[in-house]
Amino acid sequence: MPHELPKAYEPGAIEARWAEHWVREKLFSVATPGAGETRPVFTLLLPPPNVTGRLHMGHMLNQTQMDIIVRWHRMRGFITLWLPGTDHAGIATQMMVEKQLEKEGKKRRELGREKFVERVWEWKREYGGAILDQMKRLGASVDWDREYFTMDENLSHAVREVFVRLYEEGLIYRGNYIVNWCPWHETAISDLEVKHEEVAGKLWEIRYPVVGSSEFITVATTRPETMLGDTAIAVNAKDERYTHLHGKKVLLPLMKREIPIITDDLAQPEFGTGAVKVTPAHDPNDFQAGLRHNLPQINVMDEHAHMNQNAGAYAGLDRFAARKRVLHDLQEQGLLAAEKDYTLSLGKCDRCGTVVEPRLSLQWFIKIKPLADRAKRAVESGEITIVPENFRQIYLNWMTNIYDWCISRQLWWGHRIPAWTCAGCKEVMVAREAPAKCAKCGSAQLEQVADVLDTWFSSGLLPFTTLGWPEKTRDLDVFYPNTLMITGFDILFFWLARMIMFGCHFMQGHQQDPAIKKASGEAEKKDDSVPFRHVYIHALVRDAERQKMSKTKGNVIDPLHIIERFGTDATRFTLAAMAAPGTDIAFNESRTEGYRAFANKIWNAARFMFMNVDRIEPGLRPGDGRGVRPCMGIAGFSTQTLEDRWILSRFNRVTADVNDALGTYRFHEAANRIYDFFWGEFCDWYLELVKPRLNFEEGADRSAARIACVNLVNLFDAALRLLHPVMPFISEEIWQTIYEGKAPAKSIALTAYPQADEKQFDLGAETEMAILQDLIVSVRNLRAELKVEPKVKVPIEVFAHEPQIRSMIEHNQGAVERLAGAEKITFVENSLAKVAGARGTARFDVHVVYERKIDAAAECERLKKELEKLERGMGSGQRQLGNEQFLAKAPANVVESLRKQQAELAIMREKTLSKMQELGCS
RNA sequence: AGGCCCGUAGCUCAGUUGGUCCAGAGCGCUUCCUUGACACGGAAGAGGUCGAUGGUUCGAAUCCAUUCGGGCCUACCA
Repeated sequence: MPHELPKAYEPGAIEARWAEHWVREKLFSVATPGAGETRPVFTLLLPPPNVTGRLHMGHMLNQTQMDIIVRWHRMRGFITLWLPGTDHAGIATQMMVEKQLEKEGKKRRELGREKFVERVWEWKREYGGAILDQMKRLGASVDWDREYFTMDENLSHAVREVFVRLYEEGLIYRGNYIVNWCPWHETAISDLEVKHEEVAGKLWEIRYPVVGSSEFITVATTRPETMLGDTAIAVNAKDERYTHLHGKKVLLPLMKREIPIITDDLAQPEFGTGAVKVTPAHDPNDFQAGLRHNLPQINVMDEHAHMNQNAGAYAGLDRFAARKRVLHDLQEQGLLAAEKDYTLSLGKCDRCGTVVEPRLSLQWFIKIKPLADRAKRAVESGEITIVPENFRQIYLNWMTNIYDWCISRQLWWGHRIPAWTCAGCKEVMVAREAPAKCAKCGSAQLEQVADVLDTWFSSGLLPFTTLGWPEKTRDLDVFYPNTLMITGFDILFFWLARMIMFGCHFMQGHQQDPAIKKASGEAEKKDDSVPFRHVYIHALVRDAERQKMSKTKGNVIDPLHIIERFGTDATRFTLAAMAAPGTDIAFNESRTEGYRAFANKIWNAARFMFMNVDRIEPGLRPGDGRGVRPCMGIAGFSTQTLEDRWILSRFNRVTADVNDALGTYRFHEAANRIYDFFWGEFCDWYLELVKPRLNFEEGADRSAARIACVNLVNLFDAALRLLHPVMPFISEEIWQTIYEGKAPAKSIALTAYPQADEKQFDLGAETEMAILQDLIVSVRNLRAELKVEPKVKVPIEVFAHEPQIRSMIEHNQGAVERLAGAEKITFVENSLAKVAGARGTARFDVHVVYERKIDAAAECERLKKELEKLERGMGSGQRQLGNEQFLAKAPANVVESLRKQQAELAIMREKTLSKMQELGCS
């Protein structure tokens, strides 16, 4: 084992090398298991990043968590499929290419649809893979052989199939409805793509003259320009102020059109004047009211939100210019009754920020209720579990109050709707392939509907379309339902909910291969139509000040920049260690810096190991290669010394904790356990304790050193495997180095994950070790207080409360001398409690023999503090023990441990008091 | 309008079903140490009664209510 490793760990080159190795060797490619497969299966779909995407912290967190879970499963013997791909991202990509064209002075419409789409494809081929390349560098252990793109021919075929089926089932319909319209993108967008913002606006009150009377009705509006399309005034039937006007008409100002006064619950007496203008073509509520009263729908705007010919004198004006003009004209005519400050919630396009205009237009919709009901049940019944649990409720609420989904977009880039219109009879035909002639009139003059589908339509199908649907494939039998979905809450409704709806609907009746289902630990009766069995929702990554990262704020932290400085492993570790389920992550660079130090610590521990093994047992490799095959605990570990028994026990406990934490997505707990074990136990104590065995005298018996080396290598090998899912690169590098190119597997990623062996738990060793550590720390502490020169060894006196403790300390005398800087240990027969400057616990007293007088005042101060603490503890404990209710109701083990604790506190208090007396503290 | 989350050391955060957690970690801070794995290191230490109030309980950072402060999501109120 070469130990000419650099002194400091340099992640850059090492990480790049392994990332490339993993891809080149196709280590994570999964062949479809044949019939008779009995291994468990784990399937995870990568939420497809947009082709326009660049890796940001959100991706990094998402991918880190997925990769940890995926590597963990793979190492536990699951057939593990992690499926990568990219999303065509309709609006985003079209915009990107339009901007590019703009720079060339070209416009989309001039180019024409066909040429434009070809341009987008070119762009996609050129730049669309950027984010996946970044993923490769991160070491994401996905199956690159199965990479997909949402507009691949097979996936597009599945999209058409789904559309046609839904249409045939009556779940897709087309109609004129009010939709959210983005005038900038010139397309309809779904409710979810609208962001509401509270803004300080105005509420204008306008007077409409009642026909045949000198009266006016005053209405209030935030969008006065829409009055040009008013087709009625509504008042509430119960509102007595207006009873006398029922059935009358008003003259619509500016347009000089007579419109009726209707009674409808749309008008609420408490609001404003209680009368409301009705504009069916420009407001969803008014639209509904219009249907109830058979009112005409007058659309006064075009697709750019400019006023059209229906707006009379205002035609051609932009909507906001028209608003100004309308207000001005009303004012002039004395019809503007008031202008009041008003905070309104303004809908803006999620992507461009343009104020969304509710607009009447011909669109395609999915009748969502039947799909949503089924999707709701899937979560309610526990077929799909969601972690953290609060998202479950959010999901269910949303599914309950859901509206039909507008799926058509007036874009060019995307899956074109498989519907054709007959030029002759206007018949609309939905079909899998272009029909030759009109089904109704026989005309061959057919034109495909121009609209494309909402991007989320196709991504909602991915759990089954990526596995070959609509064909009945073996992949579907094996990998559907997916095991898990890890994603952010921001696309809970956009994507997650849609996948569940589509999955449950189209995979109804599907059955996973029973043998695989059983092996994977799923109950036989579980429904297999769901797209995935578990969902983990991860948090948002914020900046160090907890602010949401955004380009406009300029506080975006570039993960690649962080990686460059600290390494991928350290960055991953940061995200894992900070990812407590349900809480956002305030990304803090200083943490990453700390975890780079951790990587360095591991690196140097490895150097230390190599240095010794090379000297003592060259060619030594871990045990019998058990690391590749599953085994409990650590094989071939000798437990002759206290530190060996102790570290083996600790390793097994940590292993149990880490496995447990990963199983419940407590990434932070897994990371922290590993960190504390590796640094705080393995490096700080174990390595220090084995050093004497390794540093044997020239010519002396080296058998103890040999055993120590074997232990060291076996332990290190196991610890690297434990670490690997979180820090794949450094663990791979050191692991490969241990085997010097003769590794039993192509990668540590293909070895077995450690499993705890209860037989290797050793409570006795842990207790003894704790006492030994206490003793050593006490002596160090005394030395510091006595200001003993670091290099000076001091004699110490020890009083052990029990013979076993004395014998344990005797056995480990060398360790105490070395680690505490003691040169001679004298065991005394009586308590040292009264000796000034002695320390003690309920197990032992220790005293450093040193001529320098301790600072009595400072010592008194310290003792006083300690006494206070002890008495506080005793006080509350005694209160409880004196409480009959407590004795009666608290569990026996709690009472027992409290008694024990109290007894120890009492001893400590006695010692402290007598010491204070001795020192003459006041 | 409805719903959700957070408020624990100077800073950033842990603390799973209430009990040995009246409390931990990292960074920062103080003192000391370049001892052949590591100064991206080692040793010792200071520092918080868990936003506030009230309640439930034998027992609460942990459950409930109210309140203050911060953040988020959903919604067709003119």
